[in-house]
Amino acid sequence: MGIPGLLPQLKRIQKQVSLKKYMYQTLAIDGYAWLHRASCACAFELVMNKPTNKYLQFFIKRLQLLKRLKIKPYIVFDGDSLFVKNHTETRRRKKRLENEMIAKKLWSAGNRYNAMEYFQKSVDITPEMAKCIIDYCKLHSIPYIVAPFEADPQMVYLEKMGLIQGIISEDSDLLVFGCKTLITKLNDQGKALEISKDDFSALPENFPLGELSEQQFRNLVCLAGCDYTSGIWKVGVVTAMKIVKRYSEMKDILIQIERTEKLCFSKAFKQQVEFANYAFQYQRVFCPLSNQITTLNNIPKAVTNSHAEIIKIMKCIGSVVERGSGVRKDVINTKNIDHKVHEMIAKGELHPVDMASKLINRERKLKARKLFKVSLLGGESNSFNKKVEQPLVDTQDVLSERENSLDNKNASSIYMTSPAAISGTVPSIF
DNA sequence: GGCATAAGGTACAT
DNA sequence: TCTCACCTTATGCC
Repeated sequence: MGIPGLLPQLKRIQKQVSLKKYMYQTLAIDGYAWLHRASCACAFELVMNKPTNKYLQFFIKRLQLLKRLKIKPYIVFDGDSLFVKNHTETRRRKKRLENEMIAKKLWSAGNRYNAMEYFQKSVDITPEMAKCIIDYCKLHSIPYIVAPFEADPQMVYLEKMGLIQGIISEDSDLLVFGCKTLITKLNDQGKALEISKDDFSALPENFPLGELSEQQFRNLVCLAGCDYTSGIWKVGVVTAMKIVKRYSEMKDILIQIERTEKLCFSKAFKQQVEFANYAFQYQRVFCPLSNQITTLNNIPKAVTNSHAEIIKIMKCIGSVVERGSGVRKDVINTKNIDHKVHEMIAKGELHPVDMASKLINRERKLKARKLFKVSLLGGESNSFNKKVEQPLVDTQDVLSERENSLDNKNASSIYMTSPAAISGTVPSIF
């Protein structure tokens, strides 16, 4: 995940800060990163499909910290996975399943201590878990958004639009997407490390990131390896820096590498680099001001004139639902996108992967299933209908313990965003 | 000696 | 059916 070895190179410009610095400001939060950290504490329940409120409590604890510091959170969740990342996703899924099998074997053999380790490695963070957090956010008027695809470009878009003043995440990819202020290593005391893009120029000579253009930076991470490319064997960020400083064009870099015998790259690499460049620049995001799907950066006019290139771009930035047909495809013209469907995905009402079914809170789903089983096992003859039709109090009763300490009135006044107060143009493909 | 890569510990909560 | 691990240290290569 991210760019291996990049953050250590940026140590010189990492500033230790207290989040107090951001008082009265809004910070984006990578929702899946927090979910993932929280999942350690309830790995067994998550894998075995048992109800748990621990991951929600992790969020509540952290949100309370932000509230004490008078910082407005804006939680951003991942949506669907990108076509260009499919190979990494399938690999991860396979690994998770392997770990799950080991965990269950150890568990049934009575080796519960060791089983837990594998349960933690086999946890799958799902949109249904995100929905559990979303229900809490709704209850407390905390702004949130489900990105159409990755949370990273979505958060950078929010920053670009002036809706947030910094991004809390551990992912170094954000810098490649163009994040200005990255806040990492946040602890329970509100201390964190801040990395500002403006400080790149202060980096030492062996890693002069400030001297690179954005394109050169993208080339660097493609060579060293990122979420979209496998990288080149024996090339880390430092070697990649030397290469991009020497040849500014990727095609020259690849020609040189092919000439030397020391380095080599796979057939797929060239295409990975092309895809990565598109995904880093033009990935689809949702604009909460216009309530429409757009792209992180505008696709330049010169590019849109080339039909072949625009087709390729569409493949890399994520397919969307077409207006009228309701079919999911690579829609070129923004006007032909079903923005209403995507608005419902952004609000967590529709499932971000199938883009059709209703997204249901994990805990609510499990509760409904349990009630269903109880009725099947011979409760009262009409108990099923009676129980299922009742509104299920999901997060609310799960939360009851901590709830009292949160002041609802204040929450809603602090957390409301005012889109009218934000000016700026909304980029679109055409 | 600098760099890339592999391996092992820790995370989370109570 | 449906989405993320990270950091430090050790080792080995050029």
